[in-house]
Amino acid sequence: MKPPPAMERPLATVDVAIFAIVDDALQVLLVRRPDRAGEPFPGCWALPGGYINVHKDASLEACAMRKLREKTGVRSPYLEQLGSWGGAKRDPRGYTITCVYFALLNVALVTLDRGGAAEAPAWHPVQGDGVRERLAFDHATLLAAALQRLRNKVEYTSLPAFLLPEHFTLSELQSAYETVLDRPVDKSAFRTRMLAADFIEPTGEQRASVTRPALLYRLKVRTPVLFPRTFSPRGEAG
Amino acid sequence: MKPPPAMERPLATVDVAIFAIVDDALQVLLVRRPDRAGEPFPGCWALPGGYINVHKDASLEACAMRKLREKTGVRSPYLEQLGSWGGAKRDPRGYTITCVYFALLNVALVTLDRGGAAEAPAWHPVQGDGVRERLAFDHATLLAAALQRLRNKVEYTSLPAFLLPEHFTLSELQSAYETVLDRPVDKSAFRTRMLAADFIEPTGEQRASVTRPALLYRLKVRTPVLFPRTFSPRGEAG
DNA sequence: CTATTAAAGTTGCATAGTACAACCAAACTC
DNA sequence: GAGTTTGGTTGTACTATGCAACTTTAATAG
Repeated sequence: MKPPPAMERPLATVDVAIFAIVDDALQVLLVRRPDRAGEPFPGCWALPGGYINVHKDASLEACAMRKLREKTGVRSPYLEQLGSWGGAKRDPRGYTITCVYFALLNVALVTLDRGGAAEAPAWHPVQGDGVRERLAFDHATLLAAALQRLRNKVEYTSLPAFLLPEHFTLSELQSAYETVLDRPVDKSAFRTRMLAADFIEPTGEQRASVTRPALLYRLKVRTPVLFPRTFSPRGEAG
Repeated sequence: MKPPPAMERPLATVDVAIFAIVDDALQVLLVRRPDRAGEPFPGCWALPGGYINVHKDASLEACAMRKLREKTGVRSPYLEQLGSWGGAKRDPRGYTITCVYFALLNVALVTLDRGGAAEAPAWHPVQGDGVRERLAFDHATLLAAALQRLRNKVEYTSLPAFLLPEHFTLSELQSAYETVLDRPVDKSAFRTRMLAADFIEPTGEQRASVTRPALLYRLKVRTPVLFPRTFSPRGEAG
């Protein structure tokens, strides 16, 4: 089978759903579509992304990392491929394929790209399956898929640890779980599980506080850990 | 940002890792690369796949379904997107992106495409993370990823049910789990879990046998079910 | 017609990891 | 030093499991 002629090749892009906890809420980084004539969805909010550059991007992940770095300055986030979407009607400019990644990072490491003020990225609080604003293209679908994957994985992995600074307390870690899951988690079972999983270690330091100081921990491994069970309150599925 | 010129667009393909249980073993369907001059990896085994046709393929999943149907004749397999791989060095013909799906189906439904005898698809037993034969392109990597995802999900989902015929016994279902996981599973806990999950129902019939006949079941839902725990023998992680 | 066999299906018990709730401990404020 | 707030622990009940032994049901052999 011969490769299709150049004009019949789909356009290929990469989009990234970048999540962080900002002001105690799960937020996603969005950029504004350019307002120029000829651009689809002018002025609309969208996930950061763009065309794959066959010269610069050695791989899809490298492309996603590049776009993330351009918008946030962060170099070592948690980055996972979410999936790909393709079709003739996603973009008025023609048949496109987008490969979507989702990233988790600590907001303190971010320096938002203030290059083009009009298109500048901004954090948007997650509300249910998306954000308040209407998104360009099918990005609402992509974001919903990212949120579903995130929440699902948080039930049985250590992913929320990647939303925290390098050193954190167990209470802060629990709070990150609760923020993403949008429900309380039992303190005792939580601590038992986290310590038994052996993916964090005490730094020896304590976090100063107006009340009792808490032990600080750091990640022992940079890859997420899988737990053999989900958290599931008595009333729920299972 | 303008779309890159046509010549700078990556080639986009879809590949499918099709699994079935054949002769009590997990097997994957492979095709031979054409033996013509100018074709990369001539005569080599590869995952079924090919270029996305921007006129015929309304979506990536439709494209994967089309390729699966062409090779097996099966119309309603379990089909899940695995992920995408891209880069300049995957294919000597240039920068390519492939979107990989994996499928589970009952081998009895398959009529292998015997069109071009030389390129005819054939089942290959899975050995460890791949197959005995050397595969074209980076398909060994893709297959290994598919196997890892499959085995991982089998620990906590009802996926193996999609490898069975429409009616099956609990022992056959357990056997499917054991074939994919390549380890025995406890009968008592297995049955408790399957029945508690409420995704199968008795047909009322029995499977004739030389020993005690077994009750037959069928799927109540076509979508896979998630269990809140993994199966994990006493010695293992967790 | 009974004994044998083999797979189907059940029962019993110990254990691990919660869910839930109550409790103790450490620092600060006043 | 009493009160407050958050960190951290302890105790009990419960549930799904891992493991093993057991009973049931049919076909078959003698």
